[in-house]
Amino acid sequence: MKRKITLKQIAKELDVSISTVSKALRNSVEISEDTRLKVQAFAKLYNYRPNNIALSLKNRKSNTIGIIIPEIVHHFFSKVITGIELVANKRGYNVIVGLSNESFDKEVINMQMLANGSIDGFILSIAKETLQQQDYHHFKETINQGMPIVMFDRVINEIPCDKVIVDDVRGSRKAVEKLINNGCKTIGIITTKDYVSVGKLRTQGYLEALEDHKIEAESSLILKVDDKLLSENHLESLENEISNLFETNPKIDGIFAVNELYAVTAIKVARKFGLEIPKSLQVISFTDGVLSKHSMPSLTTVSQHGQKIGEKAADLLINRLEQEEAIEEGEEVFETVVIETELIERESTK
Amino acid sequence: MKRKITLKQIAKELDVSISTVSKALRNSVEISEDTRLKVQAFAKLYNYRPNNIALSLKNRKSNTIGIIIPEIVHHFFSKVITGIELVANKRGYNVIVGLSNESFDKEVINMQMLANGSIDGFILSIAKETLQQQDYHHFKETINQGMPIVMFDRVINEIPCDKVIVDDVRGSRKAVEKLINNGCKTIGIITTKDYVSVGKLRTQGYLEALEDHKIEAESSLILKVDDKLLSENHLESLENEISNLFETNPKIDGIFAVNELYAVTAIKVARKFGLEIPKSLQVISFTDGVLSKHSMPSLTTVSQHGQKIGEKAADLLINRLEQEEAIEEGEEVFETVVIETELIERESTK
DNA sequence: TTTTAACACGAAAACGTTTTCGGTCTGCTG
DNA sequence: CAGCAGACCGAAAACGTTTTCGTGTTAAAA
Repeated sequence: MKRKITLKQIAKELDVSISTVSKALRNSVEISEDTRLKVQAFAKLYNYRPNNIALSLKNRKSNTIGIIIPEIVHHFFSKVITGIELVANKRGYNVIVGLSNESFDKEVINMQMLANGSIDGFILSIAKETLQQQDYHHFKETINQGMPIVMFDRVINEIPCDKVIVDDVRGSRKAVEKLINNGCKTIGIITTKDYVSVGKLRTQGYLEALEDHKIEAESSLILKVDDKLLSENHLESLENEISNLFETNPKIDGIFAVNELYAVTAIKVARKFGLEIPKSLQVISFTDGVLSKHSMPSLTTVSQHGQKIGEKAADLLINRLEQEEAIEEGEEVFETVVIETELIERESTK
Repeated sequence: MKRKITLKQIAKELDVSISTVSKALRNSVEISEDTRLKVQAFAKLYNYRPNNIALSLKNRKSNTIGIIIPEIVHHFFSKVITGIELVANKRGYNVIVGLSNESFDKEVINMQMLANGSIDGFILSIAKETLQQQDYHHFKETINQGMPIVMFDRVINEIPCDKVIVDDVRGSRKAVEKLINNGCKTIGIITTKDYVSVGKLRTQGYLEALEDHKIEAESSLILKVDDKLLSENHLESLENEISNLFETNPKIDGIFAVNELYAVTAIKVARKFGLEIPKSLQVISFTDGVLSKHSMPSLTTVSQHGQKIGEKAADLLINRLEQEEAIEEGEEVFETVVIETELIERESTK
């Protein structure tokens, strides 16, 4: 197994010094055209490329971004990664991915693994377990060590860092208003427990929309799904909970679900109750993924523009990284960017 | 912005040499218990962690795996990544992701960016454009430079490396046989152009199944979709092509699709033709993703076990990396692992 | 008392770069 | 002919580790 060629080897081969080779390759004026061309030709022949690791060590900069997300088998998160990767590559950065799997411990471990020189900064969305335990010391420590973080989607206000979020409240409100304007009188919501920040916000949007239209909110119409265990029977228990919702609210004619899965499951259950979509029940879901687009009927959704979120997060992070090089310790001020949601109308509403 | 603490700083602070600090932290017997404990306490206090980059440079090993895939917003690929990440982390490796976006150039660039010390080996699935152009020099070069590659799903035989594939032919054959046994007489296939290796193999499985049951294959029943442009109107043209299929084959009563999207689109189109699923038309698709599970009717699919593929690929790569350290240049022999598919029956078949 | 061995630690090289600082020529000016 | 500028190149430091080898001290053995 032959290793990649190094400056040293080229130098030896051509009987010049390492410095000369380095300079020749970077077109330094210090080097005569003769040797410059000679070196360059040789380097090209042997397909020389500078060793990234050595560069990282020298420059104390890896040009790599660390991403920590709860899971990757998820339309929204993979869209975000696509966005991050896009601008990262464009700006000369690589992307290294860690999955927390919604676990606090894995989140901490993953961050530790990466925060030792491997990366220059983090882009992350917080694990549910972390949100529940409200233990944020690992974020604070990383920031204290001078490593910038950009949080997206699931964020916490008390951490001083840039953030990219979605206007969850407004998005949800628009969705519920749409249902109201479409004639729905009894609108249910299928959401998560409150510790998931986005779930809470979307519930809030739902409540605000009702209030705006003088509709009394009823607790029986609010289903907060406990998805602590994403086990195999999760789907089944979800269906049961939704069945319950329909049984206790026979007059229900509109549903707002905070994610696609809840929405399609609701539709599935509704069918069992003999409800026709969208005639007798209209459904809107948050998150515009494959399911919304391709299930039948296709879902009216609030699109989050995951890719745009990723792009913006990457830009924020890289900007900070490169500004840090220039300015040395100006008082930092952090930005929270809100990416607008968009209501995409499809067949599940009138 | 304070940097992370280094051995040098600890050494200075404690008035010992760098070597002593290093040895103390690694519990060397050369160091007296006194200084050992002193150093360790200090290191713990300041939360010292060895710099990964420096270690990589010294050991000429980054303990990082590079993944190159065509896209990440794709159930199968993200499942594979999950699997890779799982065993990589367990075995002390990180994972760095590059997206080729099905483009040859981006594939090449991405590999060059990573192959300069950043990673120890590749796990990849080939871009469609690369398959089409049949230009594999970048794979050969990386291998020649001593960097192992493991290919999965979309592979090429002529490249000497480990491979993890799915028994596409058998899986497809089983699926089509299922349709035949369920009473289908006129079975169509919606597949890709032949340059996509897996598409070709799945088509082959379809043909073999028909032949086994003495059914004559008809070219009008074989739809090879050209998805060169994944543009916005792609879905529309897909629907048109499928409409065509139904029109020219009014007696069609079974469909085998090589991916989920083709399957659900086929169902959508079939509905327009007044066909009921699974009563008058049965559908089986390859790839068991969210769509299959949650669309209505849910799809009978050939599951590829993407996560298992990822796990296996990572194991193969890491095994090779760590064996390389031990043995120096034994004649290499490469392995091709076949992950069995599984037919998952749902509502789209009788 | 001298030799030896164990013990504790430090110097330095190495990984592959880039860059600063000198140094050695050559040819030219005064 | 002395001095000098410019052209061209090399030595060495630095990034943060680990590890080999050397060295000095002390206590035990001869």
